[in-house]
Amino acid sequence: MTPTESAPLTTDFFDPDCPVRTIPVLGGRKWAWKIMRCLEGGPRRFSELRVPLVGITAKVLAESLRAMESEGAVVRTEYDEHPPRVEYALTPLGRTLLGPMDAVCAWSRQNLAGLLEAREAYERDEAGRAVGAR
Amino acid sequence: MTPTESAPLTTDFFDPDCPVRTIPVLGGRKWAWKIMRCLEGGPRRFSELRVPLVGITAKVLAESLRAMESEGAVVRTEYDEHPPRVEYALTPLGRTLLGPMDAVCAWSRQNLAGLLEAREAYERDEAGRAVGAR
DNA sequence: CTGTATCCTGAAAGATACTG
DNA sequence: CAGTATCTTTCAGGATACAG
Repeated sequence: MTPTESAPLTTDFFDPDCPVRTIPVLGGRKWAWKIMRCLEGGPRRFSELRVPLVGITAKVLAESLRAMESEGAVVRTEYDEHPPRVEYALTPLGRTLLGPMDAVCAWSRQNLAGLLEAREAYERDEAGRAVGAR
Repeated sequence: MTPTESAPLTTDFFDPDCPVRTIPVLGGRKWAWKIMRCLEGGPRRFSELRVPLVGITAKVLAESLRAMESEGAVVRTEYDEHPPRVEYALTPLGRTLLGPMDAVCAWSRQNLAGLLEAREAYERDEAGRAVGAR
């Protein structure tokens, strides 16, 4: 129910009109995976997040958190204190994403050696090709 | 074993010196998820891939395939024919990535309604805030 | 058919300075 | 503390033309 519009409700990634154009929450955002990981253990303050996220700027962190909030994966709670305190946490929805993420992360960890080897082999072949083409 | 260098061999995504800077194969590439899906059923020719990948240009497809090849997820096979024929296929390594991908895709599919709802709610609140701030 | 070679655009990210 | 405001950079992606 709640038929607001004729929303197709598809996740067919091959449909150019898919309402979720790329992978939700994680797609097209460099820091999203790491931010999810940082919130895994419980609510964190803005400045707490900046510590493990080495190199992120306040601007990018704020933008990322807002985007993830808009997708329902993160909730922002502002406390009326001085100095101000704001906490970010995973929503129940966001938390359900941790499992699928783990699958990909585990794969990366387990196959890192193979990935590095592939890269080396590829670069070796590239060099060989370049020499052969002389 | 095989101590080629002092390679840290870590997939700690919080390490800025991690040899695999973003999520391997899938990270930072708009079409990688879809390309993986297109190769799932077996080897495909370049022009075959362009059909389901609506909107991709030859340049971007070639770049993506080369990158995924360099990471060992895809193998390129060139047949010496006229007109030329080239086939792309998943490597055994690439194939092991399909499972983890499925987990994320299933999550997207199952939570699409919640994601759309969250987005609507977020935009409603934004509008409310804008009015309230008048 | 399977690309490459250019050139261009746009969106995300980064640097820096400043504010409630 | 928790951001916002600008400006600049970067680079994946796109358009078009051409080549083996």
